[in-house]
Amino acid sequence: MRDADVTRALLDWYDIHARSLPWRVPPDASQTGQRADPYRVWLSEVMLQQTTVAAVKDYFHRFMARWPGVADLAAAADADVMAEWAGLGYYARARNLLACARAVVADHGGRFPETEAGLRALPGIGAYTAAAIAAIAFGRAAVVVDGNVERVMARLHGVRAPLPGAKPELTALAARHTPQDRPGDHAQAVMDLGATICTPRNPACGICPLQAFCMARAEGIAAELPAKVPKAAKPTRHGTVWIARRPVDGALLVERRPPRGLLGGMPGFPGSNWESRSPAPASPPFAADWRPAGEVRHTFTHFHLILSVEVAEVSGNPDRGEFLPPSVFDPTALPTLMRKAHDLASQAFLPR
DNA sequence: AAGGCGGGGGC
DNA sequence: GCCCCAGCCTT
Repeated sequence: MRDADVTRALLDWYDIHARSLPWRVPPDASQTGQRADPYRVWLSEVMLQQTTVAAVKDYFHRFMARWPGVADLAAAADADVMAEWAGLGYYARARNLLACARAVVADHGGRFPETEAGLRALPGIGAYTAAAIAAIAFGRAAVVVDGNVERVMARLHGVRAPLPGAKPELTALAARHTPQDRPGDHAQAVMDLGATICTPRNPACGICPLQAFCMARAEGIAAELPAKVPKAAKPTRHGTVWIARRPVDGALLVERRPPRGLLGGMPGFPGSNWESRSPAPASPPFAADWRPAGEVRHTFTHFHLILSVEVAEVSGNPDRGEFLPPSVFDPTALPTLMRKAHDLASQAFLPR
C-alpha cells in the first residue's frame, strides 16, 4: 500500500461525501483557502470529546447563539455556562471551557494560539483537541488521533495489538497518512469515515473508499478490530437524595455540588454519599416528615446507581442549600441524574 | 500508568 | 444489558 494513495482516496471521498456540520467549512471552500472560525472549531471539539455529533448539535447552536465569540463566553457567569451545559455530561469540560475562554482573552489577546503546543497548554485542550484545532482552523499538518482514527488505522493496517497499548503504533500510522496539504480536511475525512462507514460494529466495507487497501478487510477481521483490553464490570451503588418543598410557594431546596468530582459544580439536591454497596438507610440532612417517592436508576462512567428519593414539606430555613421558587428554579439546568430525581419528586408532591 | 468522569444511541 | 463515542485531568 502506498500511503499517498490512501490519503488521495480519502480526500476524494471526502470531497463528495463530507457531512455538512455547523462548525465545518465545506471541502470546496476549504480548498480555496477558507478556514473555519477557531472559536467554533474549539467549542465543537470540546463538546465532541467522548460525545456523538447528534448529541452535540443543539448544544452547539445554543452556545453560539448566546456567546457568539470567545470574549462573550469569557465574560459569562459560571452558573450560566454550567446551566447551558447541563445534560451533556463530563462537566469538567464546561469548567475548563470557561477557564480556557478567559485564558485566551487574558493571555492571548482574544485569539487562539495557532500551534499545537500553544493550544495544548490551555485548560481542557489535550493532545487530540490541540491537533484537531491546529489542523482544521489553522491548516497545520498535525496528527489528529481520536477513537475513529485509531479504529481506521487498526483495520487498514491490520494491527492486532490491543488498545490502549497500541496507541503509539496507531499514532505513527496516522502520521504517515497526514498530508501537508489539507490536513484539516484529511482529519475530518478519517473521522467521517469512522463515524459513517468504518463503524465499531457492522462496518460497511462494501462501500468503503479504502477497501482495496484494507488489511483487516482482506483477512475478514475488520469487525474484530481494534482489539481492546477488557474493562472491569460496573458495580451497583446505592444512595439517597432528599428533596424538600416549601408549601407556601412550592420552592425546592437546591444546593450546588462541590466544584470538582462527580457532577462537580452542578446544582443538585442534598444527598448521602453514593458509596454504599447495598440499599442501607441513610440519615437525612435535617429532621422532617420524609416519605419515600421512589427510586431513580442511573449509570455513570464506572458504576450503576440506584438512588432513593425522599420528599418532605419543610417550612423552616435550612442551614444548607437554598430554596428556589419555580420562577427561579430551572429543572433543565440540572444534570440528568438530578433531573430524574426532580421528576420523580414532582409526582410525589402532586395533590392527592 | 491507572482511574475518575455523563449521557445517549445502537444492537 | 454492553459497547461506543471528534478525551482530559489528576494522582
